[in-house]
Amino acid sequence: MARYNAKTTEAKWQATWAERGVFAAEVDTAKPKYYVLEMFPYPSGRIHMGHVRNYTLGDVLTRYKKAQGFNVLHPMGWDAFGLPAENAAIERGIHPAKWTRDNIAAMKKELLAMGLSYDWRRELATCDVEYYHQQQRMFLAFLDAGLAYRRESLVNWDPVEHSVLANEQVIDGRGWRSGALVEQKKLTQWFFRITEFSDDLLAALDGLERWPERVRLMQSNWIGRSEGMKVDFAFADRPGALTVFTTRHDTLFGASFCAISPQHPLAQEIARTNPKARAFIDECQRIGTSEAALEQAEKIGFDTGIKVRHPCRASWELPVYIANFILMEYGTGAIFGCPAHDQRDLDFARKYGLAVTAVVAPPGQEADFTIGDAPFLDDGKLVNSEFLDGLDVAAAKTKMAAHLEAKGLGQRTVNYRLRDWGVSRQRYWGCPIPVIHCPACGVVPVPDRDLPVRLPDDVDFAGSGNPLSRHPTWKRVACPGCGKPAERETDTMDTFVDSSWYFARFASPRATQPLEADAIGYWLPVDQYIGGIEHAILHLLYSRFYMRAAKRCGYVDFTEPFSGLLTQGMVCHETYKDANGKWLYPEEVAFDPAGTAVHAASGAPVTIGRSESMSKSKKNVVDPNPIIDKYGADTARWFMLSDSPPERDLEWTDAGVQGVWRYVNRLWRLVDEPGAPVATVGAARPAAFGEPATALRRVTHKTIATVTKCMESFHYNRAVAAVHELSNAIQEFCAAVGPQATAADAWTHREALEAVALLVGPMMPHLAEEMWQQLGHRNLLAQTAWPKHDPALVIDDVVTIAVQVMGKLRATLELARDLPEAEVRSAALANGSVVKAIAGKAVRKVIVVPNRVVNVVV
RNA sequence: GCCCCUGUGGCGGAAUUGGUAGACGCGGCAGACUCAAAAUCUGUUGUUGGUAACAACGUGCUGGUUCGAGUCCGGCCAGGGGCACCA
Repeated sequence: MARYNAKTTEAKWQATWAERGVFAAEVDTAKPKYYVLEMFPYPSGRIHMGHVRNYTLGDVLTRYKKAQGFNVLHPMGWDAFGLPAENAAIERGIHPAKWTRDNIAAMKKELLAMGLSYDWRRELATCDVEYYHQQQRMFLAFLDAGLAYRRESLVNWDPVEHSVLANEQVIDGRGWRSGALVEQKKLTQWFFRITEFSDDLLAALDGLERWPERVRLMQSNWIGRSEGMKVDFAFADRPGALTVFTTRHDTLFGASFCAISPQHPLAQEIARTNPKARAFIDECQRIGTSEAALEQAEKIGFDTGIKVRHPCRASWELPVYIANFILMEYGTGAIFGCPAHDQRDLDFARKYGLAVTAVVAPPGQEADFTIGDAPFLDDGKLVNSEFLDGLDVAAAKTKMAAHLEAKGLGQRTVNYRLRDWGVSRQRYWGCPIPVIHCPACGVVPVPDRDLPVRLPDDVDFAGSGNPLSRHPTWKRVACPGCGKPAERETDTMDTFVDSSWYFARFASPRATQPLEADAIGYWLPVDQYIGGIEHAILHLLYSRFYMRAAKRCGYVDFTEPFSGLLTQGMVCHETYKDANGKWLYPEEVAFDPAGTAVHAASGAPVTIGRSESMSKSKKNVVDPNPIIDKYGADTARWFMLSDSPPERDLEWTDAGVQGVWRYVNRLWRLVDEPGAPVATVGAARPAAFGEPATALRRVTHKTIATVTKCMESFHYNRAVAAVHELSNAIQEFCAAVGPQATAADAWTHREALEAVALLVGPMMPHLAEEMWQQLGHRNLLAQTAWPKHDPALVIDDVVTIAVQVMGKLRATLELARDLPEAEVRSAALANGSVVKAIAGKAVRKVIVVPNRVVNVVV
């Protein structure tokens, strides 16, 4: 029996598609467009299972939409700037550019072997000078529009390496390489004014109907619009006031302290003269800059000795603490603490022996409500609050706000959690920020004629700090304004900037302006974007901002870059550790006959950890290449689609791939060695069909309907199941009709086989193409229209109705579709098992759900 | 810690969105073919009791709404993603 030869077949069709330019997309205003995009990869050197899953999903959609008659754009590129290239340079002495280019070449080869429907002519890498040249122009346009600006902010600073650390490079408060305690350092850095669009970014989420609800929710929470007040607490023994932001001004009479961020100007001022305060602030800064670290750290405070007066009772003085959990970036960097109605404030008050006064009480407990271990967070009636007593929370907020505003002590404010986007990176391998610092003229944009600002090739990674600023000559330039000696900006841009507009650049990847209007107008926005859920907030929000900024600068005329979003789950695998606690790759682990895991090389015992998303750091990665090499891309693709719905995490197991490979061969045999005659291509449709043929035709058309629906809703795993059922039905049909099949049987057989090939086409394109050819076609399946089902064959005239007694299934009835309710009812009540279950009790009620269920209530 | 999501047989999952829980596949078991193995084909496979018909139980735990809950609501538990310099 000839087995399907995946390797030669796949290479053959890949070459054919490429030669005929099947996936080359051009603007064609006569056809409806569809833009499919997967999140472009970071060129780490090898594709991993997450990529295989991501690109398979995009490829299925592309081929399906193409078969539906759309003009489909499906490009691919490389998110090529970033930290790992610099790490490679430091660790192995390879230039980041070479490392990146080599990785791109290797990964492209792997992608080509997957048979993906990309228009490779549009390939781009963000480290291409022609790409970052255009990005620099857009940066200057943003600068001109006031959307880019400089200010001071904190970075993680490694005092030994003299370099800025990414959050992931800070481990337990220490630099990952030097092990030195990380400090925080203030640097003047570039920001994009994303907060300019806070309201719009939030409001427009409602219109993103083809985005997952949870992503919209996460973004909404991230933007974090909250209505509250700025309230002034006058200093008791100095002029001025401390302005706090609160959303709970109703609880103002429960205030027992104020707290300010360690970065608050007041904290900084105190620290200049008070060494203890200085030490406390330094201690706080050791936690790092990440919000997660701050929130999880023990809540501690430092009593500054400064007192402020309560805005409603001037005689009431409250202490001011510096506290490690107050973020300078949020609100005013200062709060008032009301321990009775906030968990964090309560913890803090208990720790420092501060008063806990309940000012909101649950109904009925207004007289004697006290707080124990937990704050009271629900609505209730105000108590101990003078003019607010007796009001509910909402009414108290309104009254307090009016009171404070009338006295000039506060102001209603809308506050956002969203902060401006810091885009400066003190690194080499990124897009240079195209400005020049002149001692006389200040910040001067690089004139357009002098763009691009190219990265120098001759850089030294051996030293510490930013190689660009250490470069002996690169930054020394003449000021474009006055001609005197000046210095280039040596910060490069966050790589999120690169990925915030690449999807638009794909419309005209070689254009000499950033974005080309005609191409953008036709192709954008992206109709379906597909990528990991881990990008649900940052990348997607930055891209949404970037398009708004680009629109304001006249580059585009839309604001939302992605009309549809599919967030795929992670690909997971078991983790392995040796006796020393070191992570092991799956291929380093062997299983002995008893199923115990051992180190393949040494035989030493191995601990199996739980399954987690594949990551290099835990080494629980499976290389797709050996699988593609052995079984072919179609097998890997089908496995990715068949086992889990796209949005769910997928557990990679070696078992199963074998099964898919067997199924590939089974499908191939359906056409290569058919079990019954197959009519010739284009044979006339017979006038009548026999019993087995009608049954098969029903399955065929139901499968077409099901798979089509699944394709529209991304339920690819269900599409796979439906195709399985059709191929099972074909085998049963062949066994039933055998070699004596009639002409009508042969025609039906062909109809079913063609349906299988066409339906499988987007998922296993090489096998489908080969089947199509084997069935006698001379055109390409990749250029053939999607099949349509015959509605008459999809609806059964007999339905199975479940009969329950008190909700418990007692019988099923085969009845004619749409039988009158009375007849269904009497048929159900006449059934022996039903009678037995009723056991002579009086029937109180019979619920009949048409064509589905009867429930007898006794 | 905060925000979001997920939880169904030995395993991945399905269930027309409130109407027969376990489709389809993997794995297992039994059989056919074979000198043998692979491949292929057939049957079987939620758990418990029963030779069987059948019965009881069963969708993380717990409480509720309903004629009826995997699906809706409340409370918990476990796992995953994100937390602004990883991409």
